[in-house]
Amino acid sequence: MPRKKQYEIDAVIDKAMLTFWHNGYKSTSVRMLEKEMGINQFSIYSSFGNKHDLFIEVLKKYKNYVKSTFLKELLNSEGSVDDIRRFLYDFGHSIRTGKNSCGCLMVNTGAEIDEKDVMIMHEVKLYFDFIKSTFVNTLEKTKLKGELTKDFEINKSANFLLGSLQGLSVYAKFQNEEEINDFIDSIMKTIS
Amino acid sequence: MPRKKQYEIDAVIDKAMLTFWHNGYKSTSVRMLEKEMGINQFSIYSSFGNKHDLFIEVLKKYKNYVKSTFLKELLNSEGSVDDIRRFLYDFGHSIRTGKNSCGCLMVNTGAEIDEKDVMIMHEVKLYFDFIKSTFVNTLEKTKLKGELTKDFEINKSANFLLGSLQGLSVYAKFQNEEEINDFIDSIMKTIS
DNA sequence: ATAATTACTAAGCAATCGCTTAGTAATTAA
DNA sequence: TTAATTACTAAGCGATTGCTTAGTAATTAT
Repeated sequence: MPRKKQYEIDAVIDKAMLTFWHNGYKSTSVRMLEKEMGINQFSIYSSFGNKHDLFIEVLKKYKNYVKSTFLKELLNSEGSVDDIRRFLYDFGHSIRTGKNSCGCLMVNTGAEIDEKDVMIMHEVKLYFDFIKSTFVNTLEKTKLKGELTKDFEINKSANFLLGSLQGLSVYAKFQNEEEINDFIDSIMKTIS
Repeated sequence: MPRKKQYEIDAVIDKAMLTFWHNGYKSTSVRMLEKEMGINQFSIYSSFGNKHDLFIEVLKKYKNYVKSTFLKELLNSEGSVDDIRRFLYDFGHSIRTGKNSCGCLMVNTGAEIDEKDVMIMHEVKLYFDFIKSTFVNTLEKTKLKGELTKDFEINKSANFLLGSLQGLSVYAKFQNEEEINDFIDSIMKTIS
């Protein structure tokens, strides 16, 4: 009986992701979303509830986006220090040169949103936990391969890589190509 | 002939700094500033021009604030690795436990504001350049004292410390005390 | 005292915010 | 073909945004 939707949920969340990514949560108005998503405000509210709930969906989408792009090789890695280096390199330089050179949406959100907004902060924390666990898994495989010493502290190193990645998200916005490479070099020296 | 101001410029910028720091640039309304600064909107506009110009003043104020607090010992340091460690420790844990636990205003601003706003981005970049130069100066003194090897790369290390500090600003918002200590440990291992 | 200058208060401006509502178009089971 | 259900468009809601203006209070050289 019902009428069909004239848009695909997944596709419009993608558009919303880009809009929030470029402008931040607060600066993205529903009018902008309406324009960029290509659907009427009513459709936004009937499909996603409100701006806040849509943003939560966008954060989940971003996580999957990163998994299918920057993290893809690392998630399929058999474990090697060079795979980690390549991930940092791709991520860092995409911020400098990419068309979506607005840093990491999660880092930006963590900086923008008040900690009192527990829903958003929880989603950001989940993302960071996932990033850390990816580092842990990769380092464990790398250790098994014998690329790391037996006393190598995997958990501590994964925490360091997470913090460094967060730093890279900001650093790469302001520094040049050479400085980004130097930064990544310094990071990698600690795990080799 | 003129009537006296009923407030001190410096004091109300201080109040404005705290307000912007806690809420971010965009989320801070002039009504909030009016309330927190304790002066009428007219006085804000007559003394500072507009919200944007006031924020520029606030960023300059924040730089001086950091210089007179977290950076104080480092700026007076005779050069030692431990002074750098203490700075990172104070900074990181102030984010976790301090009453101003909203991270670094410059990192937050760099994440929030579009790069098209060159005025604000310039002020943020100036701050980061200053932080780096402080690391360079401290490392040079440390090297002269013989605490670092002769082939120690000061510029590269200062860049690394800057990026790590930016990472710490985000990392300390989401991780616990032990993880912050581990992160700082990992950072310091690269320069000792 | 008076005139000139600046700082104050409070009201209000147009524009935009997130969100809703009224009315119409499309789809399909009966 | 009809009735029921959902999706659409477009207008508009009250609240808030950055900022201004009109009118008054305070200060000081003359």
